[in-house]
Amino acid sequence: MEKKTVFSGIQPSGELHLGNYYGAIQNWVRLQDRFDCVYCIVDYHAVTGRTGRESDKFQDPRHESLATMSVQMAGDLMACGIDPRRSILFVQSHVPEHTELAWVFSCVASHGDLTRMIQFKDKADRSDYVSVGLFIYPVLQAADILLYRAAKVPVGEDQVQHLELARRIGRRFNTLVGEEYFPEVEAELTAGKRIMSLADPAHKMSKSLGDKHYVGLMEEPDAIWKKVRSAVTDSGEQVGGEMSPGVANLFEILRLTGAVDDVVDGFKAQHAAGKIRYGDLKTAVQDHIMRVLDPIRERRSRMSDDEIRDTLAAGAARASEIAKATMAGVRARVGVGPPPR
RNA sequence: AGGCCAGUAGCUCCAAUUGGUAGAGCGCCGGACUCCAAAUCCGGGGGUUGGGGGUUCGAAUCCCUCCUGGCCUGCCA
Repeated sequence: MEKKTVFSGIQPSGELHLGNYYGAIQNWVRLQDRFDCVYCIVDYHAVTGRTGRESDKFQDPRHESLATMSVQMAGDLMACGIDPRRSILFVQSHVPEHTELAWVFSCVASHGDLTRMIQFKDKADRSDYVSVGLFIYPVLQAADILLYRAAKVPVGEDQVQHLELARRIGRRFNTLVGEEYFPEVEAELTAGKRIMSLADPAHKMSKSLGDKHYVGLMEEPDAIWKKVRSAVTDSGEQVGGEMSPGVANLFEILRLTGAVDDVVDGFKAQHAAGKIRYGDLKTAVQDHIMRVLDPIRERRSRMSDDEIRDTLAAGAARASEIAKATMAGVRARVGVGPPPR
């Protein structure tokens, strides 16, 4: 029996961090065993964050180009265990059918639905310039997914609304053409606790919060140690009380990075007894983070940009095959394209 | 399409005595204190005043123009 297709995308937004790794990427790696996976570096999505301000000009030298960042991202993903021989790894803009299908979908999607997207409302409120692209973002996302007739899309909580829209768009397209052209997409909610910011454990780890809030996968050990050492804890005075969010986060990182039960239990017992030394806990956390990151950094350092570019070209070729077929079917059903003889 | 108002540090600003050295709070960076942090204290960096042009010895301030946002009116007759 044929394996189902999984699609997922990530913006080439620079360096991956621990939150990305345990929130998404590690899951991507595992899914490769059970599904045909299509992993896409969505550079056109990243363009929505690059308009408006003077500092966001496309050619501004203060920004790396998205092309450069896409290559970096691909390298990082492979270092994390995305295997381009098993999965299709490519860059969105290398397969133009994404934007082509997005146009068709923008004629299928409901304006009202789009105005209800909380992520749009959120970002629009915080921007001084709101492009149509930002508004249409979920439509392009729907195109990304359905272009490969994906059955499953691993998403975080914040993306379920967009995925629901993709389902609606697919269904409506099917209704319009009178056949089940696009399969029903299923969200695969990525479970598990999220890693929180080190400096502000009330928020999920994110680069946008600031430098000291996240641990980059490719960062130097001493840079990481500086961040781990300065992570928020508590005054440690309530014996046996609730664990503070910052401390709980450190325990979570310890667990995720594969600390053996003895180590975790030992610290837990000390914490319960009110005798824990957070300095020691942090040393252990650092130690385990580096155990995970060292081999990743090592693999990454052995890759050349040329090698990555070749891999992405091959990935784009494989993706194109599927995308072209889907798009040909769409054109035929919409009634555009070269006339049939 | 026209009219009116607005844009000052990463963020928030009725700071800038009305043409004379660009400020505050928060955040950020460094230090002290902490087992590590937080809080607190001490210190520090940071802005082509939305962009461009002009007037002037001198412009955040006056003029022109463009950009972005908001409000009002019109257009489609």
